[in-house]
Amino acid sequence: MPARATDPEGVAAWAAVLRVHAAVVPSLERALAAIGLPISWYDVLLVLNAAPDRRLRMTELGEQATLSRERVSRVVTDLEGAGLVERRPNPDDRRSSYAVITPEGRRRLRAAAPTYLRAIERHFARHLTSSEIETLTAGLGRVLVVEERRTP
Amino acid sequence: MPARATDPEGVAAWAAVLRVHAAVVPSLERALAAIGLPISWYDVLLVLNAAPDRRLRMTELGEQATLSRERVSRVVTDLEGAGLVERRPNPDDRRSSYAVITPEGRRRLRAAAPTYLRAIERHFARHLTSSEIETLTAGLGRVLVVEERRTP
DNA sequence: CCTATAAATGTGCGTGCGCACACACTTTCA
DNA sequence: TGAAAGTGTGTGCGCACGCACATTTATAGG
Repeated sequence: MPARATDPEGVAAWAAVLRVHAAVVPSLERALAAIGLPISWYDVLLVLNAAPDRRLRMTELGEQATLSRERVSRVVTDLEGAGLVERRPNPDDRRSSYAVITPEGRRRLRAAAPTYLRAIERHFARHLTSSEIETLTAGLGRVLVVEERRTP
Repeated sequence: MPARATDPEGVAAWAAVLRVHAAVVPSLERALAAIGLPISWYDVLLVLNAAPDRRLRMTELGEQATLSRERVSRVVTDLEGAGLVERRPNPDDRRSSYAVITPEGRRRLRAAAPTYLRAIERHFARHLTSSEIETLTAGLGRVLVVEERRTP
């Protein structure tokens, strides 16, 4: 017998994820654009700020943010130009360099956070019960554990 | 008093959606690329095939597929070149034209469907219980009703 | 009936983003 | 020690995609 039938309900759930992503992301982008901060910048600053010593190597940054490794490299260059992040050489491995968030970067992040959080609340979380949010986080988290590191 | 505190759990749920999207979409793209069918093509063919008379105007196609109106226009042009879709004039409104799926388009769609469904099962639905899938579809569906038509 | 506004579509252009590849350095192994 | 293989990063190139605009046709208002 076949391994398992492809169930239409799983497809509907995936379609919902796709459509929610397509609908909500532009709303959040506009909310952050209003304060002059691209969403990729916010993402990088957020991860850096939460990292030990507020610094991370490029690869680690790519893993923790929702950005590819190549994209990280370019975004960090832009952030450097804006004075929100600095590149520092890594004394233990001269191939790599650290990205460090600057005080100015932290201020911009703190200034943007309320807007961003409020946008997520208004355009996404507001429509869900806390029970749904719990289920969703747990379920999708389980998907991530398996799928996040599959590059074949 | 403030309207409502921004809850961190909602943010975590949104982060999960972002990361699952970022992790799963490339997997599905590779699965479909193996049979020579871009995911945007599949999306358009699927929606067209399910539409009344198997045809739709460009705007409707953009609404039902996960594609912008402009992108639809270009994808349909490509699909026309491949013989999978035809443009037909709309006799009732000469501004618009219909996109109609061809028999060849239906064959390609039917040939691709099992691969696509199996990929969704393997990379996404497999990791969720049917109860989670139900909750997820219902909750995200509610988000869509409100957010899908917010262009400001 | 004629004009002003709205709607449906297509397209030039700029940007985001990933794939390959190149480069520098590190680690492994004989 | 001296290659050879592996790892971390940056970048040229091409495609996807949305914005803004142009074009054509429909509709509303006088």
